[in-house]
Amino acid sequence: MEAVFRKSIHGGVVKQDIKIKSGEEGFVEDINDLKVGKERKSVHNEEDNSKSSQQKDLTGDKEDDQLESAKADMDEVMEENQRLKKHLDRIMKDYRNLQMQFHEVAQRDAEKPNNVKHDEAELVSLSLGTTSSDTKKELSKLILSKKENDEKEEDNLTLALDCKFQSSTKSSPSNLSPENSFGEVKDDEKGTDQTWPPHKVLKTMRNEEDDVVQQNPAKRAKVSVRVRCDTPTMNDGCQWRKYGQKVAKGNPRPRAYYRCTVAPNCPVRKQVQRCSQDMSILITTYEGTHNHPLPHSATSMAFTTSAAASMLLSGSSSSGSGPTSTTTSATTTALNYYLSDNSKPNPFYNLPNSSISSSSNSQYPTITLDLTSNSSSSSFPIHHHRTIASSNNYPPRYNNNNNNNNNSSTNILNFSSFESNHLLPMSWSNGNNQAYHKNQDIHSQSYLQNNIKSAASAQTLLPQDTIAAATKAITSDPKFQSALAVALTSIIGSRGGNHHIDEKSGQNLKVTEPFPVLCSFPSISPGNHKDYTL
DNA sequence: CGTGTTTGACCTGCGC
DNA sequence: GCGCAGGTCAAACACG
Repeated sequence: MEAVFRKSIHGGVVKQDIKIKSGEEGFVEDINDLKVGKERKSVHNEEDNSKSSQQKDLTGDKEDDQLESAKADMDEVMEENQRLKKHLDRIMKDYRNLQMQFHEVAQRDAEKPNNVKHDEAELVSLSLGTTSSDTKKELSKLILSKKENDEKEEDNLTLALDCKFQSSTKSSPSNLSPENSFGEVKDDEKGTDQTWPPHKVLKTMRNEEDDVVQQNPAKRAKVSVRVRCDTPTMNDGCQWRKYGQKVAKGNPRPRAYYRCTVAPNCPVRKQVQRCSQDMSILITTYEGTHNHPLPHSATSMAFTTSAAASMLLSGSSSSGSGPTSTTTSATTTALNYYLSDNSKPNPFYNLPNSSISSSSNSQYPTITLDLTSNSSSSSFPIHHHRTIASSNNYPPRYNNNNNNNNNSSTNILNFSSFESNHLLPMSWSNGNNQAYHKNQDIHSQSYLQNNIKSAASAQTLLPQDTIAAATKAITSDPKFQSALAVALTSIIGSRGGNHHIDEKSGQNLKVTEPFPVLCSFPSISPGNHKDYTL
């Protein structure tokens, strides 16, 4: 914002496009803008006064009135601005608190890297809302403090795909987290001093998950990521073991099944499949919640998917889908990160959530992160509209659930932030460029820094009402705040091993600026993937 | 030898 | 009950 203002001043062009509408929530870019407006107005008045003293007498009262009304308007706007600033300040505080707490927990866990398996209390899970350890208590406190500020149920900052579900279905606090579930298995193992065959453990896990699903099947989210990728898989930072491959109907390319192997009992699985319509598109579907500390390179993906899933879950839980058909109703949400092309990142959130479909196949709500779309339009308006139509505004090119959206209700939130020409420093691919992989964090860091820096200047591309709409969306929707906070976590969390909030970036992220919505991508590390044939 | 992949068999849920 | 499709298992195999 400030950058825009200064640029305007020094460039000799003072453009005052601020439209003040009563009752409209929006940012006044800078109070100085208003001052400039005042000055300009007074200069204008002087010119007028020099022309005619009679007119001066006649119009003097009018101008005084106008000035008075303008002042009143400006006061109102300034008050509103201050209020919004405070609101954003609070959001940023909450976010930073969470970030600090998370890093404390991560550091604590890093000090005891070999004890992960011994005590669940030492586990650092991405699941919030767990209470069986000090760590979890801290996180719960954070959640509670956040709840005090916002709506209690909807603001539960979810870092796990099914965190809400867990907290809502498990009655005992000690059973809130997946690690607790697996802790029961461990206890059994301890009690009987018996080593279970892997398949028995897996079956136990599956049974528990099945129980969970049976209790609340609609609350288990899948996050599907579509990305253009020439290589067989994309590296998301986690370690995966392939446990199966199947040719799905309607797609000649086989679907591969992977299980997370970072922790022995991690329930997270993913499916990888080529899009049948476009073989260059790789579709990765994640399911479950990691019950172990994630490698730094994997946190971005985890946070991103968690954000998407939490958005999905909050949307599906709060918005009544209304009467559905007799078949199983499912919620499919698409979250697009539009990239104009590979070299020019143009990240956008496109959130048509709550797209209700009547697919009987889709047992779980699915959110799709579409990273493949070439944004055809150069300027994406920020708008929040709701369409209830027979056709989707966002027709997924591929749908895991084979949805036939006959009756769909779609909420679309396009949240465009900026356009920049920085090279896209990320790749989902798992290619053989080891050097590139090693430098991935550095690239990501510079990319994010550049994007944050360029966010201010990019504001010139956005109409004021667009900014106002985005601001309104941020400040008025606690769910969006929550999801945004998680997304921001993924952004900053991916910044090249810097586990603390960068003061510099903190300055760049002034509360007077709209949030630069960045697309966060996992750092590519030399993972354990091999090339698979899909 | 340990780890990960391959692949046919098996299990399960769902629709008819 | 049957067939189909998706998902998983586990023995065999490959690789470093």
